[in-house]
Amino acid sequence: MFEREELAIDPVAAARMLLGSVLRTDQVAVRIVETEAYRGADDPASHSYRGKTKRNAVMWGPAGHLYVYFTYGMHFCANVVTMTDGEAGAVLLRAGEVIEGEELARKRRPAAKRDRDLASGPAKLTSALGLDTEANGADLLRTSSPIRLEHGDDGEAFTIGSGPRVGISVAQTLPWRFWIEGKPQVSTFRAGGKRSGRR
DNA sequence: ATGAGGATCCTCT
DNA sequence: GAGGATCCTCATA
Repeated sequence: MFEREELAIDPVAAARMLLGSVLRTDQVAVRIVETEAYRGADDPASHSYRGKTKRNAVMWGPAGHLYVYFTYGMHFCANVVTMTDGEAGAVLLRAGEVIEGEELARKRRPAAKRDRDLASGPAKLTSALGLDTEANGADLLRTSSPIRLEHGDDGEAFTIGSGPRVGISVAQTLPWRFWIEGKPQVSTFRAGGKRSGRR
C-alpha cells in the first residue's frame, strides 16, 4: 500500500513511480505498464486547466484518490490523483496487464481477443476492473477500500520508456507518457486533434 | 499492418 | 451546441 505523501508529488514524477504498481478491486488485479501525467494550471491538455468543475473536482483533492471520468459517449478512464489537497494533478492509467481475475476481466471485456488486450488502453483497463463513475473519488490507500493501489514486486527490474501523450491536440511535445519497455499492452502513438467523420 | 469511420452522451462554453 | 485523455470493425495491402 502506498503512503499518501508518496503520491502528493508532481504528476510527472508520480507517473514514473506508478509503473509496475498494482490496482486491485475485489476480483481483478492489474499491473500498470503505461501512464500519462496531467498537471493542474499549466497544462492545457489537462481537465484541470480551466479550473475546478463538478467533473474534475477530485483532481484538486488529496492524493491517492481515484478520478474516473466519462468520455466519447461510452468510455470511462481512471486516474490516480497526485499533489497535495488544493492543487490539481493526476496520472492517467493508460494500460496494464491483468495478473489476477482474468476470468472476470474477460467477461467484462468480451471484445478482447487475447489476454494482452484485456487492459491495453485506458478505457479497456477501467472496464476490465469494472470501474465507472461510482468509483470516482474512491480512496485507494485504505485497506477497507473496494479499490486499492499497491506497490509492485520489489525485485522486478524494468526499463522505463517515455514519449508524447496520446490522443490530445495540445501540448503534444511534452514527453509525459511513460511505459515499461517490452510490454505488449503499451499503446502505439496516436496524435489527437479534430476527428474527421463526425456528423 | 495501417487507416478510415461510426458509435454515443456528458460536460463545459 | 460542440467536442472529446477511446474502442471496435471493416477495408485494403
